[in-house]
Amino acid sequence: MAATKDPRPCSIADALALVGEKYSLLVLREVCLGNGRFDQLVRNIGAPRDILAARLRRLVDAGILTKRVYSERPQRFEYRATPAGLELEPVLMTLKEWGDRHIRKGADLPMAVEHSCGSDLVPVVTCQACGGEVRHEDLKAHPQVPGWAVTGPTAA
Amino acid sequence: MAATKDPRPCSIADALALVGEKYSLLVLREVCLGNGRFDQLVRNIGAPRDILAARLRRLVDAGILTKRVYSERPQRFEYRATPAGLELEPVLMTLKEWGDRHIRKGADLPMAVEHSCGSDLVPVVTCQACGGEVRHEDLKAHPQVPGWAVTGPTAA
DNA sequence: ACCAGTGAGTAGGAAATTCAAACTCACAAT
DNA sequence: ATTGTGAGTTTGAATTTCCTACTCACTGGT
Repeated sequence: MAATKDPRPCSIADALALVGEKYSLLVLREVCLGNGRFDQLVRNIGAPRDILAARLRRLVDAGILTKRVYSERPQRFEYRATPAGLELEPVLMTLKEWGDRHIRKGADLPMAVEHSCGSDLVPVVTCQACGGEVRHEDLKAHPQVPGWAVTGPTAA
Repeated sequence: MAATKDPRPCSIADALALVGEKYSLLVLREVCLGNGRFDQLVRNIGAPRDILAARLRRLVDAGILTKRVYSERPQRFEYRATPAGLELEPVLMTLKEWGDRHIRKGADLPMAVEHSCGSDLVPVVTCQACGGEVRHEDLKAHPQVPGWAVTGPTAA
């Protein structure tokens, strides 16, 4: 019997349980930028070393990063993103875009990302089927699990 | 003088500082689904009531949610997403897609989202300029702040 | 040989956060 | 008069985080 006080089953919650802890997505940011060494991560993220070590273990266990040796004698390591990790980069880019617009409000942006087409990347989340931009008003949720109805989209 | 041990200035970090705490994005999920009442949030998210109260205060202060009265006598409230909050929904959808693929591996998905075009939503992050899908290999980062070079994209 | 430096962590203890359960307060319904 | 509901707050224990220092293995300079 399922305990009646479990939270809603949800892939967003699942994803956040893996990568939603403090620093985890920043680790992925740095690794995607090519800064995969422990001391670089400590400096660039500002995380305590022990916490960072724990996050790295977790991300490697989850198959999001791999730890590879880049120097035997002295033994030195580097973390890299697996394909699953790289597929989180669009999430990071979308989050960056949101932060650029809503927190920094378009001024003094600390980082630009260039797309291979030559222009500055402005990520847009679209529907694979129709190509249209994904906007709240165009979405309707259908829970597949009994007992988890939604009351219907609303906005402020 | 800037302390030389600050972490990398970054809109991703800024965004996560606002919405990256445990439960915050799940609050937004529920609010976007139309479940904006305190006890609904407690049940659907599984968060402790005191923590939820703190997160709600923070999200309202940040301009991501608003608190509105839906009943005077007895006074009762409901949280709703502001436009800035709604613009985070694409991030949630992208995260959901990642979780569907990499954690639930496509089986027994607990929620489907229908796009207004009629098909099940599969969110794809694209470049606004060229319309192409955003993939790691096509991105090049350009830090705008001295001292924050990157070593160049790499993968496992 | 000796000393300083680097990379990748681990150890220890104080400080901050989270958690679960109980409690409050205002009102409504029976 | 008692029970119930929504929206929190309070309390004290359990868990995490944070900071500083330390280790270990090696390299490079003098």
